[in-house]
Amino acid sequence: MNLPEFTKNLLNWNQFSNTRQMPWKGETDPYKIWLSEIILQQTRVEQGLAYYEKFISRFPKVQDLALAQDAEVFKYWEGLGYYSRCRNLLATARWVAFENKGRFPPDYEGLLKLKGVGPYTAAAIASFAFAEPRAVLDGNVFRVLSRYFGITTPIDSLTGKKLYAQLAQALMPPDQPGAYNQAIMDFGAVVCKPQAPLCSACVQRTDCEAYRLGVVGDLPVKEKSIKKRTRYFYYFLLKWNDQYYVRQRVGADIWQDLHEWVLIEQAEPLATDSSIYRNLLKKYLGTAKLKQLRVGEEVRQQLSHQTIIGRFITAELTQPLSTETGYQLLSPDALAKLAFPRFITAFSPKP
DNA sequence: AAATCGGGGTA
DNA sequence: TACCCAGATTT
Repeated sequence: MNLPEFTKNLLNWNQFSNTRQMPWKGETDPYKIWLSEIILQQTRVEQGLAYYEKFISRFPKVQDLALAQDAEVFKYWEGLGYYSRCRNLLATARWVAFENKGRFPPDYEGLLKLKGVGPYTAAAIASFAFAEPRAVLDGNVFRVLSRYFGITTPIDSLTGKKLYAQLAQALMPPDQPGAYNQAIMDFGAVVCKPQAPLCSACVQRTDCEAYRLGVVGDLPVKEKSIKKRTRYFYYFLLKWNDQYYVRQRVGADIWQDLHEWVLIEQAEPLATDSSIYRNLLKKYLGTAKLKQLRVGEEVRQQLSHQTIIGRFITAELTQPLSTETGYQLLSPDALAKLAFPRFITAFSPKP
């Protein structure tokens, strides 16, 4: 077999030195592979692992997931982030179970049509479950190839994506696509890491262009940088009749489909004075009054594109709010079944 | 082609 | 703080 030197060394490393173990490794059930891949999108294995175990335990087959209520599945996803993945997960599970006889599409092109499944995930499922020779292109692969071949074309440019896709495909051994895809991602995660890569112990060292030139830390190249904005979220945990006001977030914004307390967003930060918050709430209250209002400390959370700064304010109402507010009253037991963003689960007083 | 979608780990 | 992580979708 006439494989590239890179591929031979990679497979050799995989066979004799790769000790990385994960529950989905070697799995051929497309459901389990699909579930693991969706969970792991832009998510570290260590972070996604517990979620995968929980999901497989509660939803062993795609039918179990398809039959579940949205709220329960979102509760399982709570805290993992990128919640559109959960919405798409449900849509795909139901399509597979109810409209495709419980079968996942058996090839790359068919998999690509599934909601939440893009080029990476389709290639991963196709190669792992169906042994289709489709090279995966994830953050690990970009990094490994960029360094080994000394490629400075930005990985987030269109020409870069084409270049890397062609290269990755050319390096893949046609008879063992799954092992190759798994190996290059493991190699990127364990040896050719973003920071402090293990170059001195790397079996590809002698052929690595970035190592030869001493530019390992400069690769891969990205052209776009993200800019952040700061938002100020003031959450009111309003109690009436031993119940609390809550709503589900809708629209094109963070935390879509998750739940939250009465929210008043501000363009600027607010001080601690309780009068400020009484005034803010006035338009929601009608004739109702606030009792035992408490203003919490300022808290903050960093997201990829936003910094959320805010406070949690608790109060009891003397009357219920108008039904036109869009918020509904729920008991603590009912609230416990709903998914909330981390900002709330981490900082909010318990209802 | 660019902008967004979370949350956590690391230097 | 900035970058990264088994990316995908929308505009």
